[in-house]
Amino acid sequence: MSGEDNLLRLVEGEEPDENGYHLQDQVGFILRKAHQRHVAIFASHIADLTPPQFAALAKLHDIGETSQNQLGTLIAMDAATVKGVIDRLKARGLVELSKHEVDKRRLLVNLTPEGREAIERLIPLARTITEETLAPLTAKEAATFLRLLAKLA
Amino acid sequence: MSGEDNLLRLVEGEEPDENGYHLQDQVGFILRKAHQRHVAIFASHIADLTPPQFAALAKLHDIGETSQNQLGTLIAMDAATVKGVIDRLKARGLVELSKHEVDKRRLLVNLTPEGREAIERLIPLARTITEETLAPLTAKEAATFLRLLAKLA
DNA sequence: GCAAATTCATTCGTATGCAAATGATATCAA
DNA sequence: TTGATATCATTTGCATACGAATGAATTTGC
Repeated sequence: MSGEDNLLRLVEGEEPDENGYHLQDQVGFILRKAHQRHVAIFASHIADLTPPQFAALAKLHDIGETSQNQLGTLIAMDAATVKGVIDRLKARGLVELSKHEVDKRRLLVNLTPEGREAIERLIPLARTITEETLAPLTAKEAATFLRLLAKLA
Repeated sequence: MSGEDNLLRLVEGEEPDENGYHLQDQVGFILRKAHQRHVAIFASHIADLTPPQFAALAKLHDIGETSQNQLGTLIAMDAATVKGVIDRLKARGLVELSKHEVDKRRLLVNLTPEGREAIERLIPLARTITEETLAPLTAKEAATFLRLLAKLA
């Protein structure tokens, strides 16, 4: 691979190196950027909660009290990650913890009244965030995208 | 009430029945899961490098020596993040740093011979990773998905 | 009924990822 | 020229994210 070849290709307007590896075309790299953009949009609408924290509250609102471990499974977080998220929500008074009466291994998590108020107030904003994230696509494209994305996830 | 119906309503901007908010239908949540899956696939093929580290090496291989800041822009990392990534690559002898002769603010980053050997050895694996990540989709679906994902990122 | 395997939670270590503040240098504009 | 701005890099603090190790409790298999 000589610089002379690259110069020639440049002058002739050809693609440099057909076998070249282009990071910006790789699904992983674009996926990472799309996720970054979504997180930024999320933060611009909901400043006092992160997406994982929101996910935990939303899921608790949906299903009610559950164990920390089960919650982690439902929101796709491993045990170490979910513990940190729940710890921070607990410190802010949005969730409360209790011990499972029968299975002493389990730590039950539930919304506090403040947590319930917060998530119900924020859900409309979450719909806005979804809309803004998908805004570069037409409605039809968005439907296609979500269908294919779900197949990948 | 199927998830598909909810997806359709979301895309069309209609309200789903009740106040039902389904986390698992939100683009941000699925995006996060798809990204997680990709990172896991990456790690199963390339154990000794993270995707951000790989991105830094691949971009340096593509464009040659550049400033730390410019590299960060090209691989979508802020200054604080790229510094950590480069520090770790430097500690492993895969990149080397030097000062810009004219602009004394800039820190130039370049591949070492070891870094070049590493990235050239790993690029074929990266193609495999991309294939495996997209495996749940047909070739046509994958092309559509990448086109729409790029519009979002 | 009991040993092995599994599950749940915690802790530690490492690695992104980003906001905000800081210092050094470079560029712009009056 | 110089004062205001902008850029580059670093540092600190906080929040995911996950592998690996550990301990406690439960379930399984025989």
